[in-house]
Amino acid sequence: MSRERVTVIDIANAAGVSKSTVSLVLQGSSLVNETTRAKVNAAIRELGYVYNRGAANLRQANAKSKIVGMVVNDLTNSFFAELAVGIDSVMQSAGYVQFLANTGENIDRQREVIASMREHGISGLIISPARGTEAADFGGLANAGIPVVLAVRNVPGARVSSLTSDNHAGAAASVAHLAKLGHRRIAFLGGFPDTAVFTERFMGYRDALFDAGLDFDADLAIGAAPSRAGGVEAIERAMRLATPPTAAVCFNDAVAFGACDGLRSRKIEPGSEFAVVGFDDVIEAKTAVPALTTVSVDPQGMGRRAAQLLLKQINSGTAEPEALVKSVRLVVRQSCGTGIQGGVR
Amino acid sequence: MSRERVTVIDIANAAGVSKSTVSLVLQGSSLVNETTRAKVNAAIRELGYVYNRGAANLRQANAKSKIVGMVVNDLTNSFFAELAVGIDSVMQSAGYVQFLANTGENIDRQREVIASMREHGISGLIISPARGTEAADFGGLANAGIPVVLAVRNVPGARVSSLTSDNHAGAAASVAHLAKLGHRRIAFLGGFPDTAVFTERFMGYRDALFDAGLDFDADLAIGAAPSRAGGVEAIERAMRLATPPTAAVCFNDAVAFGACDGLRSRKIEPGSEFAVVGFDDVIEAKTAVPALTTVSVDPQGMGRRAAQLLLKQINSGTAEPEALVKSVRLVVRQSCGTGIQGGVR
DNA sequence: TGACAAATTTGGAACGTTCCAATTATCTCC
DNA sequence: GGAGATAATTGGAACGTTCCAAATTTGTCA
Repeated sequence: MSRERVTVIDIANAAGVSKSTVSLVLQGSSLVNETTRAKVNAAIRELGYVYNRGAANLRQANAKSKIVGMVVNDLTNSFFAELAVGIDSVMQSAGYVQFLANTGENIDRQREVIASMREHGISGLIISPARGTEAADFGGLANAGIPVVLAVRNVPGARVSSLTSDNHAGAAASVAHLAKLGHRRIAFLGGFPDTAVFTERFMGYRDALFDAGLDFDADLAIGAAPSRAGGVEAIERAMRLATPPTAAVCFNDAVAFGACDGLRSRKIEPGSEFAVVGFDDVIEAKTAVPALTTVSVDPQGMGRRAAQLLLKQINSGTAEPEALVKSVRLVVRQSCGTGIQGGVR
Repeated sequence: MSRERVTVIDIANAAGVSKSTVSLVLQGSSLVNETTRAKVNAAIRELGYVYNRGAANLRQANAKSKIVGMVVNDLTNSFFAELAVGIDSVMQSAGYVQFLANTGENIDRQREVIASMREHGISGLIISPARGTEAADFGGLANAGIPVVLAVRNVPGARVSSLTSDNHAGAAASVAHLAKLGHRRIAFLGGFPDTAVFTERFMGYRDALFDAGLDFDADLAIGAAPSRAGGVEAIERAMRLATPPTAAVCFNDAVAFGACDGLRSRKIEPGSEFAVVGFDDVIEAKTAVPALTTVSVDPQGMGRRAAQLLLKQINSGTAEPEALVKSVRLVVRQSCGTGIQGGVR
């Protein structure tokens, strides 16, 4: 079974040339004669040779490996799965292969996998950092000149590139839309206050309330896990208030779906009787009933863009950090209804 | 920025020992004196040394790399994302790092990524193969003695291990449960007939109809994309039949959710007025409204098991293929109602 | 045909590690 | 204090590739 490894020397012997010539063929050099090239390629097929990138990479110590790392905080969240797919598609086309690690918000795991990936010779890293990640966690990479792109979540003080979405503008657009529909009591549901993403969306919500001439009521800002279950919990709390809201801007789509579930179990129909807006535009948002009004972030597109940014940095060699903010778009569907006048039956 | 690489020789010089000693320290050998070890470790920290696994692996050509490959056909499907997370957790704990590639059912991409991973020296591969994968696609790996585990989908004739779930039993259990609730017209919705998974589930459906003394009606078997949109489409077609079904077994949860959406837009309440059963038990099944009755496959558990199987094969060296079938469990929730008598209002 | 240029091919060193056999330092015990 | 054993350390070869400078072959032209 596990036969001896076929090396470039075996090919050389079989084809009756030197290993240098074989190497030249492997690199597609134009220096080698067509007939020799054919002979060598035949031998390669014949013997089932497999190129050893590890060895190649060892020799050309200056050159970069065709490996990048990808670290995400929660792959079970389909937002990040889509992000990964976007990255994957660009990296595959560029001839890269990628390590993937899921940290599950565990900082120690994150440190370990980054270290492990470094030992394996990644030439770049895209990471959606776990909560509590510090700038120092990228110190080693930055120091070695390995470019890092922070995706989705930023880390204050880190001297690396980042690609985030315009959370402030997205939340503000949601509030503005709801206000225009006539809502005066708009809740903000879900999310943990210790992340930059939360802060940005929440600030967008507050600022837009102000711009619309509405008061901010702290009771209407209800933190909860950024999950479907968290959404159920948050809407429950909101509807038990003395004067409950008539609309909610949710931290993300999962929370929004949870809010819809919670409303239904209270016999309130989301969309017609209560307006719900999400954030992220996950794939199910379009087909859900009611279809979810949400802020479209296009995670696949974001992944592609993060990958392109990383490739640019890898190729340029200069690791000049760059901070990109991806613009965002409110997609109006059924879940926010058509206005408070028509909505209340 | 990108300073010179620190090697084991630099450490040796800094610590005043030979590179061999440093190597010994790196491997945690008990042959080295405690004080020397401390000196070396200090130098390692001091200089920011990073172990080069590529070089190490090149030397010990017999030994295996700590890298495995993971190839999935559709990472945007949360079933596979969960599978990946399960694999990841076991592999991380075992000190492995994994390549991930998403094929999107594209066979050529799949071939490319497998080849690329091989060049990078994986010591094992877990793959949920794209539609149309042939046994020959694993020939190279098998030949080189690199173990392969097929997850979720099997490939006929492939001399590699596999881990599938008991699709036949799962579908049969769903039908049996619905029959016991009094349903006589049970549809089978969604899925493409050219996969083994489809065949198994469909056969389970047919066989269980027979066991329950019900007729098989070809009109009630409606193929469609295994997605939420496919579910909407399938249920539409089903409800336009002269005598529509009162219950549906769906190819997977995505189809089931789509079916619920489709029912709602026809003002039929899934759960109370129409029974829907899914397959997979994705994470949202529990929190959806109505909570989805489905066949639990526990994709994370499946991923963990696939990873363990692969590790076993890597360590044993003998690549004796093994075919595991993971048992499966019907989780009864609200979406299948409580019986046809109470259900029809 | 001889001389020179261009095209092609080649051996050996190097990359950063591990392994082996061999060397050197340290103990132990009488 | 010295022999023998044990503990600790070490130089060099090897892994599979690429790169360099040099060697060889082929082609061109007077």
